[in-house]
Amino acid sequence: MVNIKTVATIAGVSPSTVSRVLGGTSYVKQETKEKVLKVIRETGYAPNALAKSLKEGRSNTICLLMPSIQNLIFPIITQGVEDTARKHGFSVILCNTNEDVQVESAYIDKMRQRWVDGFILCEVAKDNTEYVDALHQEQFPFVLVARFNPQDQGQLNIVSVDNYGATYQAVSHLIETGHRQIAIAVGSEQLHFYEERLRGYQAALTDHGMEVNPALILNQGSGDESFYAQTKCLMETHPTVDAIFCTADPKAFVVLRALHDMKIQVPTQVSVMGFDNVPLSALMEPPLSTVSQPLYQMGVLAATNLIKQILHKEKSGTLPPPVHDVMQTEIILRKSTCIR
Amino acid sequence: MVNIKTVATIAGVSPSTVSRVLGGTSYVKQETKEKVLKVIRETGYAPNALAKSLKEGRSNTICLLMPSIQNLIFPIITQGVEDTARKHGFSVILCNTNEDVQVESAYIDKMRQRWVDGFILCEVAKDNTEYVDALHQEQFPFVLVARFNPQDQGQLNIVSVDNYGATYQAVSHLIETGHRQIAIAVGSEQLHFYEERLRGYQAALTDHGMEVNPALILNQGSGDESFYAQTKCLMETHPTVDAIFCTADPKAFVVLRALHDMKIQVPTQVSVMGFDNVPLSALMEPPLSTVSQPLYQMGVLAATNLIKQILHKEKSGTLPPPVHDVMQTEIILRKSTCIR
DNA sequence: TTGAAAGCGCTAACAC
DNA sequence: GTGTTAGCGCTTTCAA
Repeated sequence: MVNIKTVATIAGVSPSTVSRVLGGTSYVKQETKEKVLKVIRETGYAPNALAKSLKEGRSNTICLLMPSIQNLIFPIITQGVEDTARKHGFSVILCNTNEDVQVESAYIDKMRQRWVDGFILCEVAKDNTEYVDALHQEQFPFVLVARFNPQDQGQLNIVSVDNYGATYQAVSHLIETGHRQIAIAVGSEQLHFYEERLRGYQAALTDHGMEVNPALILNQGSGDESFYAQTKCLMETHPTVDAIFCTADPKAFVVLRALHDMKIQVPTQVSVMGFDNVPLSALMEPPLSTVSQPLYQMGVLAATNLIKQILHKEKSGTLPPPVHDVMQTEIILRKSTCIR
Repeated sequence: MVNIKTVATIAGVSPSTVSRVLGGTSYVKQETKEKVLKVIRETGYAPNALAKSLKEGRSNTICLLMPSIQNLIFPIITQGVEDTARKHGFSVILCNTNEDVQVESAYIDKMRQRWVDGFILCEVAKDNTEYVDALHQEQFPFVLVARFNPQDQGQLNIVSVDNYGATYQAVSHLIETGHRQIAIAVGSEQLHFYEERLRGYQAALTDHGMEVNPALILNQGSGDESFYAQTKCLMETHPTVDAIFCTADPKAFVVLRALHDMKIQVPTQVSVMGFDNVPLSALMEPPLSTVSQPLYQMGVLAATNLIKQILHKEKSGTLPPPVHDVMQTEIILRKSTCIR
C-alpha cells in the first residue's frame, strides 16, 4: 500500500506538500498541485485514515448502539442516522446490545478509546447507568434516541416523542369512537417509554370517567409469544373487551394473530391499535391503525445533533447546551379500528 | 485522556513495560506487573485502539456492506455477523449501500485504507464490478453473502443457498399438491439470485410437463407497490391462477394484501408461497408458507470465514483457498397454501 | 526482566 | 509556496 511519502518522492515534493494538496489547507502552486494529483492518480494512493485520525484526535466515526437490530423500528432509525452521517463524512459503527446492559457497557468502553467521536444510544436500562453518567461527566458527545430516563430531560441530548401524550390521544380517540372496554399490551416495564405509554392510557381512561381495570393490562413476559397467549386468555375471560391498544406495532401483529386464530373479527368485534407505524403495519390484515413516529427523521436529528456536538467540541473544547427534540406523532387510521 | 506514557511515568517504568503487561507478550516480573496494573486501574487508562491499529496494521474491524437495512432479511444476517465478530474481538462497521453501486464503490474505497481488515458484501450489481475484482486481485479478505455472480463460484468466498434448487422444489411442491396455474413474482432481474429463482420456477414447470406462460411472470418495477398493482391486474386478466410463488417474503406480504383487497380467498382460491421465512411471515394472515433460509447462520458463517481469512493472511501473508458454503433451505408449510 | 529508540502514516507548526 | 521536523500513542526489535 503506497503512502504519502512514496507519493511525495515520486512527485519530487515533500510529504507536507502532498498533505496540503489533499487537505486544501494552504496554497500550493497550481503546477505542483497537478503534478501531485497525477502521481496520486497513477499510484492509486489513498490516505490512511487511521494515521490521520491518530494525528487529529478524531476518527470521523460515530457509534450507534441499539438494543436490537431485529426490532422493526431500529433499522429505520439506523437508516436516518447513516444517511446523515455519510452526508457529513462520518462512518457509523453499528453495535447491537441485544438488550443486555453488560454488552452495552462493554461496547461503550471499547468504542470510547478515541475510536469514535460520539455515540447515539438507545439505552437498555431503565435506571441511569454509570457508564452513561460517565460519558456525560467527561463531556463525551452522545445523544439518546427514543429511549431516555425522566431525570435526563434538560441534562442530556435527546430525540424522542411525547409517549405519554401520544398514547393519551390515541386512547382518547378509541374512547371517543365508542369503545368502552379498552385493554392494553405494554412492553417491558423496565423501559421508561413503555411506562409513559401506560400512564397515557390510564390518564385517558380516567379523564373520560372510565375505570382502569388491571385485568385489562397485558404485560410483557418472556418473548412475544406471551402476548399471543395473554390475548387469548384475555378474550376468554373478558369477552366484552372491544379494543386493544398495543404499545408497539410488532405487539399488535401478535395480538392480531391471536384474535384471528380465535376467529374474533377485527375491527367488528374488537379494534386494535398499534404504535410506531412501521411500513409493514399497512400490509397487515386488516391494515393496522397506529400512532406514527417519525423514526427516520429521529435518526436524522440524532445524527445531526451529535455531529453538531462533535464539531462544537472540536472548536471550543466544550459541548453545546443540551437539546431535547420532541417529535410530532400522528394517529394513522386504517382498518383495524372502527366507530362503535 | 491518559496514555501509556503517563501510566509508565506514574508506575516508574518504561512505556514498553506497560505495553508488555497489557499484551502479555513477554515476561514481566510479578511485582512490576502488579504495580503497573494498579496504576492502570487507578488512572482508568485504556489503550488507544487507533494507535495500536496503526502500529499493527490491523484494526480488528470488519465492514458489512448491505443493500438495505430495511429489507427484512438483512438485520438477521447482520445479527449473525455481529454476534460472531464480537465473539472474536472484532467490531463491525455497517454500511448501507441503498442498492446503489456508486455508494457501494465509495464505501469500499473509503473503508479499505487500512480501516477495516475485511468485508462482508451483499453485492448490489449483477455484473462483476471493478472494485470487487480489485479486492480479489489485491488479496483483500472478503466474503460474499446471499448475493453472488455465477462466474465467482470457486473463485471467491461465498455463503449462499441453492436458489435454483430451492425454488425448483417449492414450485414442484405446488404442482404436486394440485396447482395448475402458478404465477411468480420475481425481484429485480439485476440480481442473479432472482434469476436463479426464476430459472427454478421455469424448470419445475417444464419438468412437470407444464407450460411457462410469460403472462404469469410478474416483474419488479419501481418499488413494492408495483407488485400490488400487478397482482390485481394478474387476477383480473387470469382469474384461474391458483398459486403465486413469491421470490421473497416481503413481496408475498404485498401479494397477500392485494389478494385480500380483491376479496380473493387464500389459500382456498389461490395459494401463496414466499421465500426467506422472516419471523413476520408466521404472523401474516394467513400465516405464510415459505422457503426458509438460515439467515442468521449465514451471517455467522460469513463472519467466521472472513475472520479465518484475516488470521490466515496475517500469519502467512496469503489468503486460504476460497470456500463456497451452500446452506440448506427448507419448505415451511403454513396456511397460505393447500392441497387442491 | 527492563529500557531506549525507531517507526506505523499522517498533519501542522515553524522555518526559509 | 514549499520543506523540515516533531509528534499523535502504540509495539517491537535491540541492547543492556
